[in-house]
Amino acid sequence: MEITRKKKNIDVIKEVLKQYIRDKNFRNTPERYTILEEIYNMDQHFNVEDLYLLMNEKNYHVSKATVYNTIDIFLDAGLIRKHQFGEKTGSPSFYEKSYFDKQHDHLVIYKKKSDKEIEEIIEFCDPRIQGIKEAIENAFNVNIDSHSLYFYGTKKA
Amino acid sequence: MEITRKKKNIDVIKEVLKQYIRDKNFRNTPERYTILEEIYNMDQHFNVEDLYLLMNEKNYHVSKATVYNTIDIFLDAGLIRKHQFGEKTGSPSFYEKSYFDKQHDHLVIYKKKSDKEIEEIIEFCDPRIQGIKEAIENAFNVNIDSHSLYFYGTKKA
DNA sequence: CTACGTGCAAAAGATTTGCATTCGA
DNA sequence: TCGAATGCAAATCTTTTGCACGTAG
Repeated sequence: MEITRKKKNIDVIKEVLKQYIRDKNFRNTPERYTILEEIYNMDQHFNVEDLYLLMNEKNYHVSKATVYNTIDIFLDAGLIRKHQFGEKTGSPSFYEKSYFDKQHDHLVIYKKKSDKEIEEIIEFCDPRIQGIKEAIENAFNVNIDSHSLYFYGTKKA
Repeated sequence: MEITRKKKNIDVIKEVLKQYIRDKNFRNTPERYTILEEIYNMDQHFNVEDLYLLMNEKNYHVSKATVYNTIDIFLDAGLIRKHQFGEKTGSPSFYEKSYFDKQHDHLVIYKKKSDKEIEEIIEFCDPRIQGIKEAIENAFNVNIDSHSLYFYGTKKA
C-alpha cells in the first residue's frame, strides 16, 4: 500500500518533468529521470556530493557535471528547492524535493552559539509570513516569487 | 555638524571594538581599527574583495587574509552582519555595518524572473517577524539569536 | 621576550567550463 | 544526421591554511 502510493507519486513527478522538458524543447535523457527518482526516494536534505556518491554506489553512473546540470533544471522546474544552511559561504548548497510539499521554512539549531556547528534543522510553517509577503508586494510594487526565512538559535537550557 | 556627528559615531564604534578586544584578550592591532573605520565610512553593502581593493587604493596595506580574519571578529562582535544575496552558492558574501542599525530584512529584485541577475536590493522591516520568532522559540524550546529573511521577486509590470 | 596577528602564497572545496564523445529526436 | 547532453578533467572563484616575520603586551 505504501509502496503503491510511492510508486504512483514518482510517476506523477516524472510526468511533470516530461512536460517541462517538452515545453522547453529539452531532451529526455535517462539520466534526468534517474536522478529525479533518486531525489524523490530521499527523505532528507541532500547536497550534490551526497547525490553523486549515492548514485554511483548504486551503479547508476553519472558525472558530477550532469548532476549539477540536472539540479539546475529541476530548480527551474520547481521540482526541488535549494537551501544554504548555516551561514558559511563556501559550504555546499543543500536541496530537497519540493513537489507535493508545502512551502516551509527552517530553524537551524547550533550546538553552541559561538561556533556554528549545526545540531539540528527543523522545518516549520507560519502563515504570518504570507501577510508580510503581501505587504511587501504592495509597498514596493513587486511580484514576489519566493522567499527564504531562517531562524538561528540554540536549545534552551 | 554632519562631520562632527560622524566622527563621534566612529569613536563610539571603536570603543565598542576596544572593549570587545579587551574582553576576549585579543590584540589592539592598527589593522583592526583601520578596517573598522573603513567599513563604517561605507554606506553600501560590501564584500571582501571590495574592501580589500578599497583599502589598498587608499594605501592602507592589508592582506586579504587579514580582512577575512577581521571580518570574522567583527561578526562575532556584532559590529557587522553577513548576507548572501542572490541564491548562488559560489558568489561572495556581502556584509554591512550593523551597530546603530536596527535589524532589517531584504527584498532582492531580479531583472528577470529567470536568470537571477540582481536589479536592486531593498531593505525593509516588518514587526510581524518578531511574532513568528517568539512563536518558534516557544514551540521548539529554543533561544533564537538571529534570523535571515529574504524575499525574491521582480518589479510589477 | 613570547605568542598573537599579519602577509604572502599555496591549498582546499564547490561549482563551472571546455572539449571530445554519445545519443535523442 | 546534428546538435544537445554527457563525462572527464582542468579552470575558476571564494575562502582557508601554513609558515615566516613583525609587533603588541
